[in-house]
Amino acid sequence: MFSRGAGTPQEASGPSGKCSYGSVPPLPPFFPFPAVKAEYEPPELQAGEAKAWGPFPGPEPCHQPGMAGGAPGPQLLESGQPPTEEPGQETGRKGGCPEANCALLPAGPCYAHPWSSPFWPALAGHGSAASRGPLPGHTFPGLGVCPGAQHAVCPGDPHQPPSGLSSLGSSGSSSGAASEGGQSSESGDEDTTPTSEELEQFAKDLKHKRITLGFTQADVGMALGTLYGKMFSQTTICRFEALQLSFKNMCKLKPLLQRWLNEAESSDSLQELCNAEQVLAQARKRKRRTSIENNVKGTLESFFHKCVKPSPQQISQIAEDLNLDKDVVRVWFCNRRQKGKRLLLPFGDEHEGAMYNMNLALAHPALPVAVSSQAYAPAPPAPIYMPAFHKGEIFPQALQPAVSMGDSGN
DNA sequence: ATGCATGAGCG
DNA sequence: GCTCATGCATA
Repeated sequence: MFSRGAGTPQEASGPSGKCSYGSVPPLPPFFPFPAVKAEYEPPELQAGEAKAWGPFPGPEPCHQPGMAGGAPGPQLLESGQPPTEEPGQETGRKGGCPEANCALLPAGPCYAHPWSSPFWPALAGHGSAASRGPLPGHTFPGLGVCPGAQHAVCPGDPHQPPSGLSSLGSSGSSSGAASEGGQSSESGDEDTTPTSEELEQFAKDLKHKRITLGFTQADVGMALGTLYGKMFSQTTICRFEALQLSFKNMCKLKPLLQRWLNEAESSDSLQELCNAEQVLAQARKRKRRTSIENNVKGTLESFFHKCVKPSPQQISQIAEDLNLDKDVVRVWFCNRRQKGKRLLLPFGDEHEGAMYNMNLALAHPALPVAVSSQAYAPAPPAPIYMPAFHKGEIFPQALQPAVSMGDSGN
């Protein structure tokens, strides 16, 4: 269904695009390059990282005209005022910024407001409450019967044929699920693609009701497994509620969650959810999670601001300079891109790429877009722009003659 | 709640 | 090798 597989136009740096990182001024402390860091402290929103990204802080990288040379003037706006970000997201999104102009458009309007949280006051509210088990007396839709909780037996075992999934989409159920907010045509769920408002409302409802019913996000994820054969993690449910998934993904999950919600609300029978918490004990072949230091992150961010998609060579260079594994750097960029995208383009597949690029382009560092209540306290990413360097030199190591290539590389 | 990682699908 | 969906691990 959503196999969009084909790369979306998204990536800012076009095909051509090798990005050229600017040469960086001396960076005393750490590495030779990213001077940026100096200013762009990684405070990076440490805490609320993601949140902060509502508006893509970084300047659009590569394809931005002028970038290489010198950078766009990001610095600009320290002052600027936040582009009016309206929940009216769609506005900007859809009509607003034709990709074509993206780089040129004034920053304001197009700040699509992704799925970032700012809009969801309600959500913010109950944030963490949900961490306990379901209230007694409630059936845990989907889990109630799970024996011993062990995956082995759970109907929801992921290994099972996720038969239901696709079909679920259309399961007519739904009903009150997304209705609290009122307008949400909850039912929109099934066959039709829900609107952003509907998703928004639904997510809000889901969270609220889930908490009310006493279920945790993990519970819900598991329940989906038992109910539909496809289990989801707490992470996914969390992201759903926070609208941090792609629009497509949201649409895909909504029917399932809606159904779960319906059942959760209606069932009176009580059943303790099977604490399938353990279901997760799986093979630990997973690579150990790398913890990147803040300053290093800041450096990476600065690079990212210059180029969202560095070439392998550049990645290697960065890795070397930062003393990181190449793969770590690669993955970091992938994740960073994904993150940016996630937050920046909410709707419309068709516009995805465009929006992303557009947003990136618009999102100049300085954009004061403080949208979210949750974040962006830290000063905007600093505007340091370094001249790009030649391909050959990838990074201005110690700042060689850092001839920034005029070639805007982009 | 979110950072880093994995893996499928794709070009 | 990338995007995307997803999840483990952790802050």
